[in-house]
Amino acid sequence: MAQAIPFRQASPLKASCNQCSLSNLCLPLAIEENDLDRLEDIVQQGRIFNRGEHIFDQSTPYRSCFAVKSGSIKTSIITEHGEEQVTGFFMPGELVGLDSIGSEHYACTAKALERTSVCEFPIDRLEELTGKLPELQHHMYHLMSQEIQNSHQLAMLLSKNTAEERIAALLMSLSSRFQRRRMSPTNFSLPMARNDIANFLGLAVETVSRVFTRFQNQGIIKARGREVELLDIEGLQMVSREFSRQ
Amino acid sequence: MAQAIPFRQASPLKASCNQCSLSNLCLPLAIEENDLDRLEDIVQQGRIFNRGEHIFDQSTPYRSCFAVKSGSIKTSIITEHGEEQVTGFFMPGELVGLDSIGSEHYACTAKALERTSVCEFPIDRLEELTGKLPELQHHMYHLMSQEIQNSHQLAMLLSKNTAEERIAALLMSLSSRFQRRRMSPTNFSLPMARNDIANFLGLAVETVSRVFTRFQNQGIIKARGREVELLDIEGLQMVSREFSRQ
DNA sequence: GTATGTATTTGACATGGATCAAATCGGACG
DNA sequence: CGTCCGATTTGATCCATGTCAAATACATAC
Repeated sequence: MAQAIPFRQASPLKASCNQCSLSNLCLPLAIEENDLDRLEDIVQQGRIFNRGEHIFDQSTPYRSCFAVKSGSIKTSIITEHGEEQVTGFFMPGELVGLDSIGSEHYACTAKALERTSVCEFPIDRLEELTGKLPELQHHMYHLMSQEIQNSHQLAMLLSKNTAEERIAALLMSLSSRFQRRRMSPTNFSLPMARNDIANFLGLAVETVSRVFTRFQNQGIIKARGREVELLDIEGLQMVSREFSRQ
Repeated sequence: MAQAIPFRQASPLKASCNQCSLSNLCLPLAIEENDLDRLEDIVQQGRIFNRGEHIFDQSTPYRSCFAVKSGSIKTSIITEHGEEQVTGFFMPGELVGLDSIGSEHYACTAKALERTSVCEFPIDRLEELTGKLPELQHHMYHLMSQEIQNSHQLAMLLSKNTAEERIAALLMSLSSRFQRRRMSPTNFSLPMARNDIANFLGLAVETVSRVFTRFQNQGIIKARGREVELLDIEGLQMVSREFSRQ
């Protein structure tokens, strides 16, 4: 009764990285065809999360990192005082939880922004495997490096750029990430609320809203709600200066 | 200014991690006594850099990461437009260059803040070794995780905290790092200029200067030039709320 | 010691974005 | 189809911090 919802799901016991459409983005990227089943051996087909559900939070004992399979995730740090800092948005093929390896608990909270499915990689088994597959180990190092770089770019954005520059940069980043996933780079729907954007970029919601309308008046974008169309990529590029995510 | 840490230099050809006073902070931390020579086999006793010299910059092909042996290092990103964002300060036992693994070139520029000596770990040999020593691999993952966390904390600081909070947080962070190195947590000399502090914390130099004098007037610290004495750690703690590095 | 350049401090003033307040939109649900 | 509640937008005002300017302290070389 409770599980009447039809959902195209692979075998619940074992994921098939071979078949996965994200194999050119996700961990399989670093693995030779014939070693792929060793990754499949350790990956667990994760649950499906509804919008707003937590994949984990800062009180969860650290056990795994997660690859987004579909949907999207936001991560944030929440202080004892209840303040939140959004630290990232994750799209299909991206790995969540790299900031917590070796810690007792997760260093952040991960929340599904929409209906989202994930693959789970138990960290002890993953470490074991990376010890055996040098290319996979190298890829993990590389991913974590990039995570550090991204975060430095964010720090830079927060400390040196105006509200307009920050928002333009975020839009450009999303655009290129959509493109890499074979979706339109100019026409997409934001997975996150204005509030999350504001928090991520260190701005007030009102400011985000104002900048969106300003961009719209200037003919750089068209936005109604979360639907966004980038009309003038050049112009955005110009405004944003730079900000990369992968 | 007196060098805080006395030089004790091993044979120039081969480093002796065994003898190193930092072995409880640096990579040897993760290695069993009898595997230590395998680390010694790959580590290169690095040059000694004078204040202001570059260990590497963003045009240097990526080859190694570096452990600070004595002195201190600042890392920063420099954009095409010449803007600089200081991304971190590194003290003895800490590893520099983790943000670049898998990249063609270093992702940042590293500069000696004072007379500084380093140990160099060629990345290909280090990866090889971590493939054989699971604890070392785990430690590398952990270090990189922490680097991500630090950077997220910095982003948080930059986007949510006032100038006073940021500076108090930095002072607290330095204090605890000095303490871990068996130096006074209340009485130390800042390795970096006001300018670097300002840049790191996303503030104007003038603001940093003003906050220092304000803290001094409130009796929280005593500062003349780079010499700092923390008079009221409780008070600082109160102001800073939180910020951790390691 | 003196000179020179750089780092730091201090003061006066301007401003981008926060905050407060309120209107409007939009979506979930009975 | 209307109700309700959160999300978004818009407007008015304020303030922390940036910017500009100038004085002072400090370090290094001669």
